[in-house]
Amino acid sequence: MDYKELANLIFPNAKPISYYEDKYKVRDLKEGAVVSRFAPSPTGFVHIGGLYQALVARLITKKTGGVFFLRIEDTDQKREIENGVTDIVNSLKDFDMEPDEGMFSDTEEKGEYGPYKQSLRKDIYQAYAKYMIEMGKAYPCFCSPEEVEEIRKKQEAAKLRPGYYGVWAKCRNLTLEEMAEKIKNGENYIVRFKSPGREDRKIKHKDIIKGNVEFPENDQDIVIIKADGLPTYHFAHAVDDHLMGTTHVIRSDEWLSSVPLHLQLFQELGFKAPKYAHISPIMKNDNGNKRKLSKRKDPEAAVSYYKEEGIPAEAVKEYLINIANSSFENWRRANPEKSIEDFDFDLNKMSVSGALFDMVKLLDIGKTVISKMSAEEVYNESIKWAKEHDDELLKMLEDKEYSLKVLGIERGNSKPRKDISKWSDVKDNIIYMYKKPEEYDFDKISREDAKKVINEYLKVYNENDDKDTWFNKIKDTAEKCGYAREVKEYKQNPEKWPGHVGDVSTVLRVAITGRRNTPDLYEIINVLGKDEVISRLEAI
RNA sequence: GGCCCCUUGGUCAAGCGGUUAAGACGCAGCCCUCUCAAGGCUGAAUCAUGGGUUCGAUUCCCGUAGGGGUCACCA
Repeated sequence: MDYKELANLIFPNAKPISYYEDKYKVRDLKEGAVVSRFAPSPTGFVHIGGLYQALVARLITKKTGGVFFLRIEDTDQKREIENGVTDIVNSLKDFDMEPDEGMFSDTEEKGEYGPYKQSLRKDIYQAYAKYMIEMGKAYPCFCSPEEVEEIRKKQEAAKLRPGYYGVWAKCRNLTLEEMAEKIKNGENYIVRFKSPGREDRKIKHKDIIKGNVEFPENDQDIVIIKADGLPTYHFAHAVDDHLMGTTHVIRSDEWLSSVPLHLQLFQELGFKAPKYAHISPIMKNDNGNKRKLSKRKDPEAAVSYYKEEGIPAEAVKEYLINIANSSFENWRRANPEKSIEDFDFDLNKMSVSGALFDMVKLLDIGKTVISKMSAEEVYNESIKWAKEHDDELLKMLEDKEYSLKVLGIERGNSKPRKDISKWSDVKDNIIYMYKKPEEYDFDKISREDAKKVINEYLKVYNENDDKDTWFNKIKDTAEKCGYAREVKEYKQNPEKWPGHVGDVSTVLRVAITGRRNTPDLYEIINVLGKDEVISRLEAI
């Protein structure tokens, strides 16, 4: 019995790895092109941190003329949910971040390096596992989960490092004959990596984000093929990223401590290791403690939350890029119209520690993003959001021509309004343009005085007035009713008048909109139109 | 607990041995103004801590504290 025979006994039908090495050609890309990926489990749920990683990976591949692909890591079948992949694909689509290759629904994919769903790559992993066994770098392990658990308990009791390594790795020292016999007897087994590492030796690794880190070598004989025949994450990572030509592995920093293992795996498989960039997670302040945004506790952890709230995808992306490279902010101010893909993104400049999520700042970015949109864009986005979340708003927007005018108030000029940070703000922002006021609060002016002002104004109102004429008439009205014509005059002698033009405009504003604070009254009046303005004024 | 990483205003952060320690969000005030949102200006607010090294440490080294990650047939 030799390694080769043992390998054949375990994986009789696996192809030689040369088959796959030939099948998946080295990518023909220009020097410096980055190939990276987003590799989630098919839970359907996309965490904001996942989107962050995907965004970073995509930016760097776009910048270098590389490839960004989507691989589904479904080797743990417990995690899988129906339509999980499609949900993930749609989430990426919502953010305009479709991958260049990989899965694009639960069953469809594109690209030359597939399958992009790990469960469909079982044969490939087994071929490489067989290769490892042939080389004596992997072996079958017959320990049951219970036995492994017992070993761990013993180690714990003895205050030793837990795990399957060294003298604790019982099956590592079985003879080939013993292994073959157990297999022939039908004993259950898994396949373990035979680690050549020693815990008392250090390895150095230079992470693109974390910088130089030093770890003890890995000496754990980790499982590479599970009882269900599928690989563990570690093994799949090595095989897939080798075959798919990944140059940069961009992933959450919870993987940093697995780097010694992964490097060893690449080494023993004879693969060139990729570069690693371990991203710090996005955190939240929870009673003074920092913790990762949690799927269970924090609604804002799910990317679907932003869509529901109507926060523009563009704003979420800008916010995230800002966390990644804070120089983005200055660049954006200098280049307000450019696409974020033109930003010279730099992986090296990413922060080593995790940032606290700041919703206030996100909303501020949302305001700026929306202020730059045309009325037409705001209209389309509002309708899209309203269709799913707000029937009343949808109804308001039915009259497109009128709504475009409403949304165009103080928009499209060099100093556009900045008062909408998310689509769910729109309704409250414009509702008075669709509904007559139900109650009035004229502040310090009595209802009687208000009526007097309105009557005087009604006498001079002309829908064709230009803005100056219009405002002069307001001033005239103020004077007639005994108010100061100019605010400045009033401020010099406040005892001389009961109020000033501003107060008069407030009366009109409240009478017309029901609100004391609105955008430019002149524009509002013009958009409402003569009949509606008169009708609203007369209603008092 | 072992191993690893991190620590600049309330938050995101520039900085990389000599700086009045940028900028943004938020906050306060003022200006502009028919109100509001903006915009402009001004302001309050930061180098966790103790030792070194150095003519000089936010910056380099060591310790301490605090925070985070990881120790699965899960990813």
